[in-house]
Amino acid sequence: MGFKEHVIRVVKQIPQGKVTTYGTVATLAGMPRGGRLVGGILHFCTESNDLPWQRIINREGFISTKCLEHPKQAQKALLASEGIEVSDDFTVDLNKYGWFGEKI
DNA sequence: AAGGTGACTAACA
DNA sequence: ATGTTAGCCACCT
Repeated sequence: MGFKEHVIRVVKQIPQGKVTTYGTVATLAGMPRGGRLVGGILHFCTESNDLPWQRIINREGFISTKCLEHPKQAQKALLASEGIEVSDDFTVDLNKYGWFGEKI
């Protein structure tokens, strides 16, 4: 089992209507500086494992997706469908919607 | 098979 | 205070 499984497990624990950061997921998965891996893993395994990739954003609350296959607008729509307000700049208020895994 | 890249973060200068 | 460097592991070429 690699880091991937840990990340998947953590991501699946994110409550609906909340968002978290790559750093948080990496930390909960046991790698404080594995943020990059989180992004990479989500990029490859998001649909294979049915992960809510839209709930993961960078530490600034900004949607970092630069892949055309995972467009920001799609992520924004998904977040909006969960009741999360996303700014026109694709930014989410972490102080309001941020989740830091206190319930794990 | 080996090397490079990646949706990031934190620590150091 | 800001700018730069280092680090993480899995997937792709």
